[in-house]
Amino acid sequence: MTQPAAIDKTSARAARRKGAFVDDYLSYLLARASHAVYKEFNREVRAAGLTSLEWRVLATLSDGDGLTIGELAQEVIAQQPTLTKLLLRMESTGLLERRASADDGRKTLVYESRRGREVIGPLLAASKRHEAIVLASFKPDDVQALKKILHGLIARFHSRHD
Amino acid sequence: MTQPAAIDKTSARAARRKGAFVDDYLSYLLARASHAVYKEFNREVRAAGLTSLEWRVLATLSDGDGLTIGELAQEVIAQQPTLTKLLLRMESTGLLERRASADDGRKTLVYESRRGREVIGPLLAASKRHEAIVLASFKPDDVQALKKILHGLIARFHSRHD
DNA sequence: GAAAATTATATGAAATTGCATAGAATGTCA
DNA sequence: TGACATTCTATGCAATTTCATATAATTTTC
Repeated sequence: MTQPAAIDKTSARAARRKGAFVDDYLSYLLARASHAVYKEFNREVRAAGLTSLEWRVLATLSDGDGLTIGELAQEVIAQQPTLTKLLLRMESTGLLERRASADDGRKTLVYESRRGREVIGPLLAASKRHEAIVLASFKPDDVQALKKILHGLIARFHSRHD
Repeated sequence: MTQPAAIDKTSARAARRKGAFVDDYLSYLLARASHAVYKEFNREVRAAGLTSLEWRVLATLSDGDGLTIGELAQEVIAQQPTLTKLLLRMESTGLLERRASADDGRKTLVYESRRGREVIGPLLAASKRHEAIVLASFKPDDVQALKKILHGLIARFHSRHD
């Protein structure tokens, strides 16, 4: 018998689409799902003149400000020096305010600004609309189950080995 | 009645931990879950001398190589210029091979190298062990349900609006 | 089949990030 | 209290990423 015909240009992709490691590996799946969902909304973020990280910072502050830089870094999944520098830039463009903590002189607390609220307000509304659209195509039970498991994963691994 | 006492240093965090936008927003949850799970394994990636993106590239190639740069960029969630430059660096250190496509002169196809396989092999094994440990604390049904929903999210939003 | 449009990768310059570490404030312990 | 360890943020410099665009190959259109 002869060998199978030469590999054509599509077979590599076809082969790897099945039973592939990366398609079943949890943190990959989570990251890809996050990206797939976020990708659409990212356009609105960029249209508002923000980067993804700036959007996460302002969205986080909208849930309650006065966080330290370290707390904020954990929330938005960024490294501390990255965030320190971003926050200085954002302060300089008026997107937020930084104030020294009265309790602890080492801490810098981060607050919303007028302009930050004006920028983030419409985006938060848009993100809620977008989320509703995304979730509309899934059964509510599934969505609940999904979020519950995600919270479980986050809670279980969040504080370990920091 | 007097007003409540002055806001102390923990109340901001306490306040925002409940009913917060970012704690219920799907793409946030997914990203945080991904990061929470990956964070531990990242140590092994760094110990092997790879960055996260390099790990994703090599892991993806291990599922079948000969991908174009564009395909690979989608798989590893990176922008094309970022990946083009990373691949050049990785080629120069022998972690992979790049070859022009015979079919289409515009394409550069990316392949595993001997050294790449040697580096990624133990990491793939370690990642499987890590995943098993992570999933061990969840009911198999939940895990199945989770992965199914994630695949649904990815499939539904993957190719749209690229 | 030549011109125009599209697709795929590469590249230059500017901006951002990461790593290591410095600097400053607080906490600990004898 | 003084010395030492720890915590939190800032910073310098090298490396990487991004954005816009160039370059090259292919496909489409007329």
